Amino acid sequence: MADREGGNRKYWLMKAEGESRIVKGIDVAFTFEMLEKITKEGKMESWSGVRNYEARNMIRDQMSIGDYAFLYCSNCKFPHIRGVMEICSEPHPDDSCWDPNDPYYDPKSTKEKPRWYSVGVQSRYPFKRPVTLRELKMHINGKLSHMSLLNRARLSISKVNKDEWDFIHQLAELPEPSEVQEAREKENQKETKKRERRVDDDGKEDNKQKKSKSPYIAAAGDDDTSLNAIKQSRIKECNIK
DNA sequence: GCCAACGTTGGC
DNA sequence: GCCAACGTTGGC
Repeated sequence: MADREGGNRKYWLMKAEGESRIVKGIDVAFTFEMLEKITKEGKMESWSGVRNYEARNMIRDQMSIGDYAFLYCSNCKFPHIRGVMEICSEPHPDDSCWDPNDPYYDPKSTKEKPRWYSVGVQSRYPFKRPVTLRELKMHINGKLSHMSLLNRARLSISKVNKDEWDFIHQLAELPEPSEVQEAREKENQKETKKRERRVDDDGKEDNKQKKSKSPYIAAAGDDDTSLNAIKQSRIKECNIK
């Protein structure tokens, strides 16, 4: 792919749920680690399930191959940006809406008149450290005062301008602000206590709780088993060299 | 688990 | 095309 740095590359922020949530028997969580695995296998992820018109319009009318996007992790203890991915297919009708078993099935979208659109994505690089929403909000009166994520909290796809893009990269290179770090440690302690209490209640060790917890993502979804079980159907072969 | 914010639906 | 009712998102 031609390097589009400094050219007409556009920048985006795309939200995915970090914590397991079962819809119609399917876990809708999707993490950067899952995308890295898919990418390593030479495949791409179809970014399906966007069911909001404004977000749809951005995908359908503005996204193009070579654009970059932050993968934002929502619905978890510490919502955050974990890394960067690249748009690697042209926008196309989202085929998840024709499948009655899909969590995002929409009978009103037809093949003749598709209502929803999707693009293929691959991971490019993780941040040196995750940048939390809490940290981004510290700049709401400064460099990030126009950022859609902060002003239009419910939009699942949003544009990021080049200044914001660069600024957030700079944040990721610096140590995490102590304020944010402390808040996360406090949250972790709470979690640990909860777990201990559960063990006490059971009267014995609960082995099911041994899963290592990321401070950012409170639930599973990043191990092989769940990845295979959950995502196989949505992974597309990647035809990019 | 709660609930504020806000997007969508549908009656008129 | 207004707007009340309803449904969803997502941070906390």
